[in-house]
This record gives sequence, structure tokens and C-alpha cells, in this order.
Amino acid sequence: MATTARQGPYFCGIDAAMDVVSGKWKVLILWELHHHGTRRFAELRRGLPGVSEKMLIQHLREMEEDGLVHREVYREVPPKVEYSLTEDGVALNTALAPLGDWGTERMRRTGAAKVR
Amino acid sequence: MATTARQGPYFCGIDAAMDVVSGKWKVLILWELHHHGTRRFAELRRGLPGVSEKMLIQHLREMEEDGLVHREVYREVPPKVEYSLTEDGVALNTALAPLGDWGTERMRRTGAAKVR
DNA sequence: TCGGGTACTCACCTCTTGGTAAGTGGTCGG
DNA sequence: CCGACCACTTACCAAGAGGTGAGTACCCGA
Repeated sequence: MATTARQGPYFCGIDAAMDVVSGKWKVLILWELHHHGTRRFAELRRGLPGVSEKMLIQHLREMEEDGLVHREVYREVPPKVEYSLTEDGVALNTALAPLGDWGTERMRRTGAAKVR
Repeated sequence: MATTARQGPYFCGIDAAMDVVSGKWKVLILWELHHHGTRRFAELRRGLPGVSEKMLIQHLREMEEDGLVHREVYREVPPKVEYSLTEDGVALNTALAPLGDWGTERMRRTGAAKVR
């Protein structure tokens, strides 16, 4: 994904949505931003145990490019950057809700483990 | 994915759902089976231009293992195998609908190309 | 008899994804 | 003066996702 292509011809809407959402941490970032509103880089990193800084940035950049998250840079001396969801990102999150319910139900049935 | 792990600890329901749905052709298979009810292997292959036989089988097997699709083998001389969605697969498809709408809307806005 | 269709399996190879670890420049607390 | 924190960037590397092409056992139509 990422560097090249993207926006490639899609079969249907789900296909297009999956393109934007595929990436190990993307939906988790969405979820985190949705629940906390605005978060700084280090806050996100701490909120997603196991994520590498490289992937976090890469995903955030792609999601910014895709118009899902807004990136606000404060030119202060200890650098400060705040990430938040755009309208589009909020809509995506809403559209993901039923899928989340399905997954939760499935976890309950299969007894899958949960992190934190 | 696939051979090892799976059912790994999840952060939330969306995470669990994404695990089951991640794979280049999975949502398309879901979509195809949902729209046609029951399909044979070759019909699916023809319905998803570009899919390789290897991936199609691999995905179908994983989805069967995950309880999303049902596989019915007819012991006839020209081999015949029919695939259909389970209740769980239908529910997943329903849960994916809003995401599909979001993606369709997005395609409209960005003017992304569509296959076939 | 030749080709095509059925539903696969297998071996091999490539490209992408994602992880690790180090470096950057500045500031603040102890 | 040492280390930690901030928000990154860069180079390198391993695993795996997915593609290609061949083979299989059988039958049917031309």
C-alpha cells in the first residue's frame, strides 16, 4: 500500500473502504481518536501498546492524506502535534460501529482473548 | 495471517472483525456470495476477475474455518462444490453494509475508478 | 483425438508489510 | 552534566501475503 498506487479501481464500496482502513493499526487509531477526541503523538503511542513509532507515523500520514485525520502542529520548543478526526473520519468510525458489534459478539462466542 | 495464530488477543471488536475480513479478496467473496446466494468454485473465480485459484481456495478455506461460508461437496463425476454464506457470514455482510455505503460515497467524491 | 471444463494442490518467487534500532535538535528537571 | 521527553526520520531486515505456472483425474463435445 502506501507509497504507490491507492485509489486503484475498486469492485465496490466495501473494497474502497477496506483500502483506506487496511493497515495493522488504522482502525485502532480511528478508535483511539474517536474516544479521546484529540491526541498527541506520544499519547497515541502509549494508547496502542505494541505499535512502533515508524508504523504510527506512517499510518497517521496516510490517514491524513486520505482525509480521515487532521494534523495540527504547534511550533513550540518541545514539539507538539495534535491529531484529531475529520468529519470524514468520524463518518467512517460510525460506519465501522456495526462491524465492531459483530466482532465483539464473535469474541464473546469464541472466547477470544482481549488486550488490556 | 492464516496458517498460524489467529484468534490472537484483540483490542476491540473492530480489531477482531478485521482479522476475519483481512485478505485481498475476502470482502469480495462475501459480497459475491451474498448477491448470488450459492456459487460454485468456477463461478466465483469468474465473478472476481484477477483472483488466482490459489488465493480463492485459501480464502474460502479460511472463511469456512471461521464459520462464515458453508462448503457443500457433491461427489459427482465432474466435481461440483457449492459455497454459500452461513448465518454468521450473512450477519457479517449486514454489518459491512454501512462501511460499503461510506466507501461508495467516498468513491463518488474522489472520482475513483470502478472495475467492471 | 484434441481441447476444455471441473476443483483443486504444489513448488517457487517476488513485493509489501511491519518491526528494530539508531540518530536528530532542543529543552527541562535533578 | 546526565538523562528523559518531544516528534519524528532513516536504514536495515524478516515474515508473509499473494502471484505464476504446472500437474492431477476424470468427463464431455466436436
